[in-house]
Amino acid sequence: MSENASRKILVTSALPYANGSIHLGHMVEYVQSDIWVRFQKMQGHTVHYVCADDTHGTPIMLRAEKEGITPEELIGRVHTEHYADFSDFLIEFDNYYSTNSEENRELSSRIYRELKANDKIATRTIEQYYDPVKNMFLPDRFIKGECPKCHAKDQYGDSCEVCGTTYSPTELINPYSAVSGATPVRKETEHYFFKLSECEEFLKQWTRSGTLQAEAANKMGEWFGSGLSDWDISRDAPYFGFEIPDAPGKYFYVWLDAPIGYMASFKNLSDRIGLDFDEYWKADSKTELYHFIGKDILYFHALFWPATLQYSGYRTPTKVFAHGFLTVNGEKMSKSRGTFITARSYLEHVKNPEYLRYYYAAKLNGTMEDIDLSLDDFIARVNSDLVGKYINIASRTAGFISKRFDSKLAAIADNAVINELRTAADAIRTSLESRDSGRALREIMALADKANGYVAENAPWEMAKQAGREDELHQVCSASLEMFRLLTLYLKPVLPGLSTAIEDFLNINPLTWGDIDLPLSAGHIIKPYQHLVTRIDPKQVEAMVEANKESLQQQAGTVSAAPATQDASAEEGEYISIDDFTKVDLRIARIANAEHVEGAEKLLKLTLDIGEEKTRQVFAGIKSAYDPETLKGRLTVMVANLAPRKMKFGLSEGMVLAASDERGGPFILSPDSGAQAGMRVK
RNA sequence: GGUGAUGUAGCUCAGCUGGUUAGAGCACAGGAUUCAUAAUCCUGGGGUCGAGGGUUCAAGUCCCCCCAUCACCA
Repeated sequence: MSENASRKILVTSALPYANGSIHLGHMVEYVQSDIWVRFQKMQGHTVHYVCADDTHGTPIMLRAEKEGITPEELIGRVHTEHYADFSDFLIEFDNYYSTNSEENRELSSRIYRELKANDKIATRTIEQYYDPVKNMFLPDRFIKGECPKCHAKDQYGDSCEVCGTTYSPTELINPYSAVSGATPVRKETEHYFFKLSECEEFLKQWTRSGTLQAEAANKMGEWFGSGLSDWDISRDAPYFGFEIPDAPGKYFYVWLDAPIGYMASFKNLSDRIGLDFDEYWKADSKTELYHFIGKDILYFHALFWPATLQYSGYRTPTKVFAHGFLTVNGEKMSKSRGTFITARSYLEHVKNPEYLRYYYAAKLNGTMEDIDLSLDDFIARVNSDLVGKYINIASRTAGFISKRFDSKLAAIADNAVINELRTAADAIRTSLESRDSGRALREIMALADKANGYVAENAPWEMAKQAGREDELHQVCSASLEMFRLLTLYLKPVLPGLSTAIEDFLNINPLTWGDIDLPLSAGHIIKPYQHLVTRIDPKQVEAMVEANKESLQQQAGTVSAAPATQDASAEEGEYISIDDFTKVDLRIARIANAEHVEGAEKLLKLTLDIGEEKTRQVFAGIKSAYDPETLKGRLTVMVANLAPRKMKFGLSEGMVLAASDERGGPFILSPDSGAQAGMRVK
């Protein structure tokens, strides 16, 4: 693979099913692919990253029916939720679409017609269980009964959860429909098949051509060994999906149109921003196509999907990247243990998505092995690596630059540690390219250790005390910040939000890989250092686990109730009107100065700039939590129209907002980057 | 049951085609330091590399068997 030529790359993540919430298991894949996409974009390649909700099938249809809404309403609601979850985890799709779209209907039909024209479609009459009450054929998962082997009751139609045996639903003893409870009857129906058995030679060649990981290719060997059967691609009405052309009452099986959803999402994107769809999908395309998937759906992506593409005249994937499953604390995610954690619940409790992105990145290595989210290890690792090592480098040196050198950097002399950081770029890039982010982060953290060692060895705090060593101090701190810049560049695909904040702090343009050789220059002015990352409090993680236990109990207790999410605290009818709220004049304030107040136990005296001619003097009870020096230059939020109050130490002209309760505090507020002193908060 | 994978310090994991006394981070102990939200630096304790057998001058690394865990079986 050429390193320098600009590549055109299309990346997909598996389409989440529109039947449930995104959980931390899903996030492994999206984090992995997002990191890879961001990394490729930093290399200067043209990358399009698309995804969509997978919206068809019997489960969706029945779920909507149960909720008394149309399938379209259900998938619309879920789409909004899914997209919000991904956005909040900083997953940057170029398009997040739906398989229930016109583009997908057209592409699915076209592909089907091509397959048919190539004599790859057959019809066959099969016998299936039918629910005589609901008047529908039943998928295996919707038939229950007694396991033919161990005689456990109420097992699904495909396998027994008690003894693990797999069987066909017709083997169940006393089967019943999970939909109506009726005893299903066997009924004949005509189904459409994709003649996969005729694709064996092509698939053997394709799977051996470097498109799969070694482990995945081994897996394929098993499947070839037992011979390929034709693939049943039709389902009978009623079914939520696309009707098969010229086959009334027959619908495409959801797994036929789901991967075509990758194309449909890209089609929608190309129409919107003017890309050449065919350039990416024609049979002899020179562009690259990568699918990130979980190992559970390897079968679909390594057999059905390439065969479908090949025999309908499209290009096949360049590579399929499969990852393993997520365990939590070494075990399968469990609702009763509270380790079945939704993405939303993580965001509500732990808040910062980049902690999880970092941890997953540290664990992922590009293979199909399962990865474990050990919650204790998660806390320890994030706190130690991100806060203790990495951020600490800026935290311990930036202050000198702003206090002693007017925020200006020195010309950075030749420096062995910086050279080492720069030399490591190739190794890190190789690791990231091969999705071995675990290796990349080990390399990066080893470099962070070196940077901290450099600071310790040079002891800038000693230099600061000695007259005549200003140049050395300036040099050491400037060099340290250059090390910090390089580390930030390497970490940027993993920590995009933090990197942006650091780019702002360092006052530099968005970092790309090419910036490795463009160091911070002499006289460059940095902004005041503010805390960039806080530690994870183990209590946040505990609360998250507890909350996921609780939500299960709520669900189990009641029969149906309202949507399980938004209940909580709205019951106390004490509302205020919008007018009441706007009476409070909240403003962004820059802390121009902060100092101790002699004789005051709790107060700090703040001088606040809110864009008016005169600054405000405010006494804030935050002495216990903040060193005045660290507050200077920070932005926060103040109540500007609070009646001035005469206090023992002087007049207080407003108040600063801070959060606290028995869990800690006070924590003053910080606006997002971009806010300016004086802006109204509303 | 079949197939594939995994099993290395208390925890989470590296160890390429076999080669000197088996590594890292966290945790723990001692020391240093105080610039940094107790962070950082140095030193140290701790592993019969799942069990057993074999090949080899030499095996965590290859082979066999067993045990445990996980996944897949359309």
